[in-house]
Amino acid sequence: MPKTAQPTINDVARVAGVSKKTVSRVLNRAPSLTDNTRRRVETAMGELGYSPNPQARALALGRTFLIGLVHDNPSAQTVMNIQQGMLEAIHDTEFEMVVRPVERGSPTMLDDLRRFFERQRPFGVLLMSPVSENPAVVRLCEEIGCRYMRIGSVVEGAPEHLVTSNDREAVREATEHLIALGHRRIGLVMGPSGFGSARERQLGFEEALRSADIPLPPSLVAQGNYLFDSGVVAAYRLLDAMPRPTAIFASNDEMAAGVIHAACQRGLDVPRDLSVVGFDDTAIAAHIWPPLTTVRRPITAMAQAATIKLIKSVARSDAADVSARYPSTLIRRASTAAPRQ
Amino acid sequence: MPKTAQPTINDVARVAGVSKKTVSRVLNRAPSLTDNTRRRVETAMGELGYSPNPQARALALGRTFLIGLVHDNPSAQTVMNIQQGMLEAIHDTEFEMVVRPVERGSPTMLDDLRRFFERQRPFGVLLMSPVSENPAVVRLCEEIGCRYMRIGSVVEGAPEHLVTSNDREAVREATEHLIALGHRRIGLVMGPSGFGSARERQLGFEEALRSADIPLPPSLVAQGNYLFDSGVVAAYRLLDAMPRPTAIFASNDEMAAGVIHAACQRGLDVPRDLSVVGFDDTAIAAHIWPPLTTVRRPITAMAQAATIKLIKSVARSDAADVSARYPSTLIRRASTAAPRQ
DNA sequence: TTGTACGCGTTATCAT
DNA sequence: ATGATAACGCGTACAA
Repeated sequence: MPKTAQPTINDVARVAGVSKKTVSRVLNRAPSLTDNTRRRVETAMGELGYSPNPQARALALGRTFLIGLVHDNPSAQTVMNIQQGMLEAIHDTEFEMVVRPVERGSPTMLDDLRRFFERQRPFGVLLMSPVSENPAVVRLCEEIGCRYMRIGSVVEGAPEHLVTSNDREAVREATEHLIALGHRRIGLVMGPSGFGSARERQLGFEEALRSADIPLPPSLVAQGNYLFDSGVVAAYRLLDAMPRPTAIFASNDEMAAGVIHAACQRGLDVPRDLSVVGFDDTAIAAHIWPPLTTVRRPITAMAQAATIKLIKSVARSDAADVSARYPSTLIRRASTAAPRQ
Repeated sequence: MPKTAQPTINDVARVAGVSKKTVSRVLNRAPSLTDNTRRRVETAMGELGYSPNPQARALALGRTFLIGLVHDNPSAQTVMNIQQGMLEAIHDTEFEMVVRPVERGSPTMLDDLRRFFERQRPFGVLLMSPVSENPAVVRLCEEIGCRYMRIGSVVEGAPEHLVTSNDREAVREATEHLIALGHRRIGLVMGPSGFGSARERQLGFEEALRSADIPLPPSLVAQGNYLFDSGVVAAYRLLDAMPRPTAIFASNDEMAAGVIHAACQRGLDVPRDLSVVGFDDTAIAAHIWPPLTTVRRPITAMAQAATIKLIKSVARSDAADVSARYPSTLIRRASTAAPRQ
């Protein structure tokens, strides 16, 4: 049974000829240490291939080295991008990522989260929109004393816990792109009510129209829920408007795919008969036909930055630049063109 | 500071008037216990709202309550489906899911995994294809003594560690669907060489053609790597064949989306000029235009079953039925039709 | 600057 | 069937 017995802190102490507390100090970068001692200990650690036992540290410290991803985001691709950013940040560290999906609107959601915090005692959590916009969840983190970072589209709340994108400006720019192409009847598929991102994108859309003195009758606004099917339904409604819109902005890519889907089923050609713009630049955007003009949000970079800040917040608190907003950019593909005369 | 101090096993022991070892026995369902004692302890646990500290258990047991998902799968949607299945399985348990992506072909992959095992000491891992088909990884699990379950398309290796789908039969059926529609020139976009799933799907395709006495010239076979772009490139090659194929089977949905993409760019109408069949029934399949005929693999259910078996394997070893194969089904959508005369 | 002794919450050993 | 006591590996007062 070569049950690879890992060396412990005691082995290192013995080999280095010091006490285990000294080894502990080296591990935790305590200031008061002779360079000589530190070297001896580090050499011993190298020889033995020592790495500290996270479980023992967790027990002693009262918290684990788990970073939780708390989300109720409906977009699979967005979740994967966030996970990728987190994993890049914790690569080669002692931290691990655990995923905690929560059910939006569930009455037990807060209790579930509280149990997660109390039992797992995670090092910290990333709160992803839309749950990141729930004040009760933020309060829970504060009360429990769990580090947290919020990722969202709305600048609201303590900036040191916030990483945001500038959805409003980005959507305004995207809408201006449609206006510049010559569109005047532009429909909007909104995100679900109560989502800060949905509101921000709606505001950006409306701002662009207002600046160009373009009216927005109710018949050109439809409600969606960020899922494909809701985009289909919304598009049918918008395409029934008389006169028909020549362009539609959908508040995320999945719904935009639904809009294209509905247009195709109506026998309309995208972009000749209808231009479509989405938001997120998820994988589907480049893969559908025609390729979707959309807004790319640097969500992976945002998640990575938020995770790094979470980890660093214990070591040093100089990672203030992380809270800068992350700009989105318009990706122009084939789903937008000038309207037919 | 109401820093919710969790009750410990000592509190329970005191309230119940027993020793903490007895409480431990109740927790671990030890056989030798009076019903009376058990009830007393359980009552005390209920009163105090006690739940055992996973970190302390981890330290004492030498392993954590983390279930690792080890994967190098290129499809985001497939990964999400697996995660969902795992999360359903560990819902309301003491287990947590941690995600470990590994880089295929990386020379450090095995070392990285070994470090993960030695440091985190996970309760067990789910090995997802294609990494689940890597014998070295399986050997590592055995050597380290880490529980594991493999999810894949190939029946190979110890069945008690295996959950598989029947890709070969499913693809044969899908190809027969094309043949029944009247297609005789059918192209194949293969998955990456070395993937068991790619081989199984290729074999199913070839079996169907052979049974129908349909030839498969090399010009109708192209290599892909399961990613969208490779589907585009492969389709260009296949569509250059003279005479042109009237149908193409792509070994997964992402590449099938690439095939449709390429066909659209060539000005071909799907399915009038070209029928396309994919595999996986990922989210993109129903969202692209035209909706993709594809094979649905019950991947979420497979992941859930594998996780349950992983957890149960410690309690009882009667979960043998889990290793049954999970049948895939053909989902007929609008991307397939009879060939034009 | 470094070492000693103890605590973290649980499981395991060996009694009784 | 149950209990006293010692691990598990690390952090931290406090002393030296």
